[in-house]
Amino acid sequence: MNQKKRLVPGRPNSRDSILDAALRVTARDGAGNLTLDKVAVECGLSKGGLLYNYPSKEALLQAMLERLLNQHLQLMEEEYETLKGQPDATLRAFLRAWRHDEQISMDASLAIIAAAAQNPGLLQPLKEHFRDIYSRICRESDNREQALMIWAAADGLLLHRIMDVAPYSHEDKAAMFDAMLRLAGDVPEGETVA
Amino acid sequence: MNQKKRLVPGRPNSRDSILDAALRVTARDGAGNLTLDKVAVECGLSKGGLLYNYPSKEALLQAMLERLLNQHLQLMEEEYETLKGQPDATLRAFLRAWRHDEQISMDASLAIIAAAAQNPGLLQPLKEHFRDIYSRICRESDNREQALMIWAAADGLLLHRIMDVAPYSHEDKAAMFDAMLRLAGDVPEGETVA
DNA sequence: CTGACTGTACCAGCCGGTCGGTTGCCGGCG
DNA sequence: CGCCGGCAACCGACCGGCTGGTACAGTCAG
Repeated sequence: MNQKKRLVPGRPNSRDSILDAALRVTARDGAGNLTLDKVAVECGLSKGGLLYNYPSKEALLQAMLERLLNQHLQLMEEEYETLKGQPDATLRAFLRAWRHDEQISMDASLAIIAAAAQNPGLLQPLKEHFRDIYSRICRESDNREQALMIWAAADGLLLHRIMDVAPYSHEDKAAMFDAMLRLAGDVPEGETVA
Repeated sequence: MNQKKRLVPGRPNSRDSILDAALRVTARDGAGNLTLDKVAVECGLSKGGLLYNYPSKEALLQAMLERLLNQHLQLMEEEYETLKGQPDATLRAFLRAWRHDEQISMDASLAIIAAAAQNPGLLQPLKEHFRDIYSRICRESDNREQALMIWAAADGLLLHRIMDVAPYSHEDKAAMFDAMLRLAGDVPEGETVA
């Protein structure tokens, strides 16, 4: 009846598009209204098909979280490579990663909220991720409180965005990121501090 | 059969205890698992009694949000009175208010998450609150980006706490708040900057 | 033929909300 | 004083729709 995907021999392709669909539903209807039926419809799949790929809602949420965490982690590590050895390398990598992939950061937050709403226990991996970043930031900085504050500020901007309560413009937000990077000792190429 | 309240002539008392119960359920089970039945049990009321006080789940969520918003606003304005006219008065009042009522900040975040999960539209009043604070902070500061960053950092700490992913100790958190206050030009009585 | 995958009918439990009581307090009235 | 009617607060059985999950009969590439 409706068009199908059938692009692949193996199984690798549906799973990602399911996660994308889940993200879209979450963004549209709110984390508390994420249902398997909606996800199935959203990605043009039957519910059975969905549950074949992810045997339960919890598995789906876990996969959402895991994928986004990995994406962000990879982005961050790429930045980190160029900064290794410099002061506040992790913090600066973290900021840069978020600054230039707004989409991932948005998706990640949605996934996090959806997971937390369903079952707070799902946030365990996230917790470990945070602990890891935290200890790296502390270790690399000789101004611990300030570094941690900058880190928190990035998450605050994220919170505003998830809740859709941010009262500032994109330019303001970019300016804040710049201020944060500068405070962290980062001069984002070709810029001079006045 | 079971004990009753019957403390009051009018009607004013149940409503608050219902909101408290709703907050406890949210904290225990996650925002997505907040149900009217659970709230009713939690506050020792029947479902009918609950719905007598708040005619729908949405009304309840709205009331949660409203009460917490008002509490925080009042705390903030009290601090603001002592700072009026000084630079960054709003920002500093905001930080002080949150720093010394952790309970309200925690409850507020839970209420916000619960409301957002159910129906993102409920966040409208919150949005206006944010817009208000934002414009005040901008107006009062001669270092706009920094002031906004500090503000965002406070919300970031809050996010960590809601999600229960904060990897730092209470002392670290207090130290961060102090660093933020200091950056905002606030010297919290009897302290000297080194 | 096979096995990875899909579509659909169905189910049991839960959830928000309704509704017809019941309880206990109060003021009035003879 | 005792009885009555009214009323706010509350109770809990019930309902219909939705949700997560299952069963199973296909479908199609290799």
